[in-house]
Amino acid sequence: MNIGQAATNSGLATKTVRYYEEIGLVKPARCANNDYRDYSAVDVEHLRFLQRARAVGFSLEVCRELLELYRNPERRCSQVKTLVLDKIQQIEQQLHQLSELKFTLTAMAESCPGDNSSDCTIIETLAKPAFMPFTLVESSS
Amino acid sequence: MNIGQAATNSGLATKTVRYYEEIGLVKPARCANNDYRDYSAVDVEHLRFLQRARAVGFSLEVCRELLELYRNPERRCSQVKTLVLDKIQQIEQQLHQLSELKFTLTAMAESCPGDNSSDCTIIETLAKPAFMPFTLVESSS
DNA sequence: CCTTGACCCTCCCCTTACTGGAAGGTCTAT
DNA sequence: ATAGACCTTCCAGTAAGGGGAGGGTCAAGG
Repeated sequence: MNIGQAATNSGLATKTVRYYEEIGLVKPARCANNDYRDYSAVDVEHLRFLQRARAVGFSLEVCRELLELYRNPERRCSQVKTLVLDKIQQIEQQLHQLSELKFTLTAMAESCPGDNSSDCTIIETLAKPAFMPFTLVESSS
Repeated sequence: MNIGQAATNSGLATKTVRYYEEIGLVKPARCANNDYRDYSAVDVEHLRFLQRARAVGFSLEVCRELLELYRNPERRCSQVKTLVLDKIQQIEQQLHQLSELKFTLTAMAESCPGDNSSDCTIIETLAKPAFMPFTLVESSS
């Protein structure tokens, strides 16, 4: 199967499929006469696996681990679950940080009339924290 | 003031301060004899402004706009507020997407025993969506 | 006067996960 | 034969800096 068809069948872009080969995730055979990539059904299965793992937010490094576990019949279920639980924890941290940012920004917006004058409490807040009527939460990402 | 002191006073890394000059945000004078950067008090004020704007999550492109509004006495408060409200909306979208990912991952983790066997519902879910006992939410970021 | 350590300079490569494009080869149909 | 849709490799770019090489400068101590 050519790369275009493999991409369509896995829900990825052809560029992405080539990239996954470049970083060693899914290595297709090559057609002897024209050097086109030739994807097997198993290759496409792996590509689809990667597409779904990415869709639920895993980084490519973790996707690589997941794919190795997928391929490995000796895997232990607990290894997989650990990766998922780690990801959940990471998402919870992000949710927490974003909530704090939203809180800060909302307080800024509410303190600001948003009219045609040049006096702006938002600008003042960003310029001089002494003017801050609330705690400015710093993102640690 | 040398760059190290300016960085300390603004809460940024020296690398970051040089980078902000490179992309045209804060352009210091140069010391004539040794070509060292020479930051004025106003420069440092602007750097600190950027540090705070970044800390509440604005991209550097928006930071650039905010800094221009900060410098411009003709600004209208409403222009600033618009940027903040846009950012809040963007954060709400991210929160929504992360919540969905968390929901999906949590469902995956709960369906998985996490034991020493190689049978893993998580892997199966990623491999074949027919096995999915829940809706797989795709991130559109 | 010399040296040492803390600064400073520019330049280049690295990160994540791709995307876009250029230049060129191949395949299929008309 | 040729047009259009494929395919190939390679290069450059994204956001926001970080790390480090190689080299110049400055201030203090011996």
